[in-house]
Amino acid sequence: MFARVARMSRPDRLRADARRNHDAILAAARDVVIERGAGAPLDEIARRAGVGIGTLYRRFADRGTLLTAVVRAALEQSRDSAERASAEAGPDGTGLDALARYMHDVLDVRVSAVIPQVLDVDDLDRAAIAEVREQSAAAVERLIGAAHDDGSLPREVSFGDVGTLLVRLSRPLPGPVPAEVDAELAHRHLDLVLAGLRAGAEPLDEKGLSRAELSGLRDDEQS
Amino acid sequence: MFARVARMSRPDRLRADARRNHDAILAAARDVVIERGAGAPLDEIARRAGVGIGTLYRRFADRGTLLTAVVRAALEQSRDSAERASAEAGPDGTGLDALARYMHDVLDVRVSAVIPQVLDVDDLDRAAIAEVREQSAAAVERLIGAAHDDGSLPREVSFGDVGTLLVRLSRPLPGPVPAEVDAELAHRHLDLVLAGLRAGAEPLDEKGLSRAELSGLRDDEQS
Amino acid sequence: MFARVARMSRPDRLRADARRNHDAILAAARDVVIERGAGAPLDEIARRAGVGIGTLYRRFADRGTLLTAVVRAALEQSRDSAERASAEAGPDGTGLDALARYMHDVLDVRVSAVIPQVLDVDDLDRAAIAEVREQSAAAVERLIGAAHDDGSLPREVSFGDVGTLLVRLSRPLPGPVPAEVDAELAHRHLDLVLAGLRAGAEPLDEKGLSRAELSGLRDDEQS
Amino acid sequence: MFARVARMSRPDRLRADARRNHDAILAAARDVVIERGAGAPLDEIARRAGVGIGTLYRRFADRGTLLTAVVRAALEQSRDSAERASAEAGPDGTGLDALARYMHDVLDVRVSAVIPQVLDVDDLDRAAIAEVREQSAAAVERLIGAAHDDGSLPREVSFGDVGTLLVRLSRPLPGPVPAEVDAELAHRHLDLVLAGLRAGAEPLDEKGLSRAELSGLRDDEQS
DNA sequence: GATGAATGAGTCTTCATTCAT
DNA sequence: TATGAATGAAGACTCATTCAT
Repeated sequence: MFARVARMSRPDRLRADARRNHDAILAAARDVVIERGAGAPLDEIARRAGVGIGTLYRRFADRGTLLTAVVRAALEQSRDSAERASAEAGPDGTGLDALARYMHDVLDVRVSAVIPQVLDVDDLDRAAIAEVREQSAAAVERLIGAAHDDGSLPREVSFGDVGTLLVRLSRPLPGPVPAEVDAELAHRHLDLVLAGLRAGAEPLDEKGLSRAELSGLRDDEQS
Repeated sequence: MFARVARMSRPDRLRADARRNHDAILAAARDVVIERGAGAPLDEIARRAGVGIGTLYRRFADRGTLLTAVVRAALEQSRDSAERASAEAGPDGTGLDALARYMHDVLDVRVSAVIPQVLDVDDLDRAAIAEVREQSAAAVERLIGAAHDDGSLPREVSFGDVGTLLVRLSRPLPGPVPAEVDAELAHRHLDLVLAGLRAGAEPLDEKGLSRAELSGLRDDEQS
Repeated sequence: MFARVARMSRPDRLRADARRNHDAILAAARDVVIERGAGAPLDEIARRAGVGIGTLYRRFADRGTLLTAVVRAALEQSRDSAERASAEAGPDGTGLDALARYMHDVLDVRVSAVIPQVLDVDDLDRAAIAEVREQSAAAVERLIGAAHDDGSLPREVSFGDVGTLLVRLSRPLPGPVPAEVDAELAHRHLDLVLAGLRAGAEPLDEKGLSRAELSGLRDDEQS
Repeated sequence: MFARVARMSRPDRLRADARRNHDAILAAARDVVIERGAGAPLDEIARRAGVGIGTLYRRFADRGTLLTAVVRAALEQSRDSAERASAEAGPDGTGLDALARYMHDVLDVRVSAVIPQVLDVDDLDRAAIAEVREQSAAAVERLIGAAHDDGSLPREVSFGDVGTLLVRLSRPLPGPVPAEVDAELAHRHLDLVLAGLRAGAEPLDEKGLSRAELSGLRDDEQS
């Protein structure tokens, strides 16, 4: 009875097949969201995962819960990338390189492709992702801080700029653009921006939004 | 008797009130699409325009027709901006400035904010926008060509890059970001990219997609 | 003011153009009903008549009124045919021939093609057609009586049978059957039935429904 | 796993309740179509079947699919009747009796009452009924051939005549005619025609349409 | 626990009818 | 008077969610 309750909250502790379903649904959801947006029919996600719609609902209470799990997984990957990039830090003056590695990484795993799609959904359980979000943000902030400190990234370019750029770059282009081309272009344009930053020279007049400002911004609107 | 013919095809020649409604619906559609995406309920558009749903349908045969008109209007503005920027061209070496003016302009009028949203819709009447699309593209290509020629824009940065960047920059950020902040950030990040370009320094290894390649790309996928 | 009221009830006394519209609408309505059934959009009728929908409504208060007028016109033609056939009566023993002439006539003018389509409509103004209906029925009854009396039509074959057969024969066949073929087949099958009647030989055990029984029938159900 | 495949295509293999609904909807559809025509609201069919509108749509993808199933069932009954009549064939000279039995049968089961109503619908899936249609037609043709051969049916009376007559006779009469009366009259008028045929005597000058001509006719118009 | 059936609210779209020009 | 614009109620269809098997 106790275990019963815990089932849905702790995806470990699941029977092997249930666990398998959980993961398959999550993966299918990510793919479908990338292809058809966050409003895609849940039936399609279930079909893609090879399970019945009932099973999907047994694992995820409703659409919001499912999408929350999708974002959560994406944020975990982002956090891990950022931490890895930090750990592998090179000598002074290479802070921007580490940051660049993180950013390309994030584009690679298509991770952030889902985040922007999903962030617009109203019934996300924001509390449930707050922690990972914080962890991810902190790791990225550390990367940026290091790059600021060793002079490889202008101080005007802030946390808010990096996050926003990633969102912009990872969104799939509209129209029938093949996935590989889409990915290639994203990396290319990231390189374009990075090249600009490396060339240096007072890119912007003002400082960008800090993490605090950015989240304050969102919270204000939250209501 | 002359006027009798072709009422719906020529939005001029409409009775005053009809014309007013036509425009109001178009404007409302643009706003709603920006806010809620291309899948927004038509009811809401009608309500926002202050007309009944029936009126909306009298003016625009169906969702596809309405969205087509929205894109068309956006493309017209884009074309006009580009032509204006060309006309006001400065002395040699300022080609990039003209291009920059165009790009900021496009962000300003929130024009391209609708394009990416809508381009994914499958029941667009692509034939109906082909001409303006062509005109807009041609004007932009001229701007870019001039910048290439006077050396202010690296040849590696192509038509495809500019268009894609605009799409990326003009999409509203996810989450509850106030419109002004959104706009401000878009301009800021455009400046970031432009600064990079101005700083020069071999931004990219390969050339980006040309207009032909870009459209070939889409057409291939068209099916 | 008096004239105003009378306008709609007395289609004579109309201004010439109004009269023209009235007739055009009626004709268009008949055609459209034959082609697309009694549920056809009024817009289409108006368009076919070459007038605006507003004009249609000025002439006919609503759908029921229009259809009532259509039936009324059809019944008038039926009555006229029947009276003509009576007037042209031949020598004794030819009563069935006169009846046959009437029946073919009715099929010819496509008159009865509309009647069955329209009789199902709920909001017919039955009072408004009662008189013509009565006149038409009386004339047909006279024809049938004569045929009974001169022995050319078995007494078992009644008023109800004749009317019902006409309804059956005049309905357009389903599917994409060209109008001429449809008409040809209707005449052919009428001939088939008539040939049977002429061959004589106790066609049926019981007598068919009389006029009174038939109309009692409908009235009972009226509710 | 085997059952998983093809749920909707094979109405057998359905879960018991689903099967029950499937049948109830089909029956309700037949009744409603007979009463209110092929344009009747699907809501009403669902209500009559005692299910929600969503269930109706789960079983039948859309209006066309539902009506196709209705016609199909009707054609199956027609085919079975015709084959039964053939099998029970009596001695020579009774070919017309067998045909008559078939025709009355078809009127009885109200089968053909739906066919004419529905054949006009344009989104029928004609391919899906082609086979049964062919079987039914072939069986009827055999009946007719036998009657021609044993001399009980004039060769001028063709396949096309029989089919068309059935269509004409089985259509419900317009106006509020109680179902039993309607049926009674249909049988009566069929008897009238049959009596004529039995009485013999050169019923018609020309031969009626053959099956091939009839279907050629429809196909030509198909477009 | 898995499945897919059933449900009904929400959207799109059509069309009869009213009303301003 | 003629016109066609505006309206909203009604019907088709989709899809999130619940529930019986």
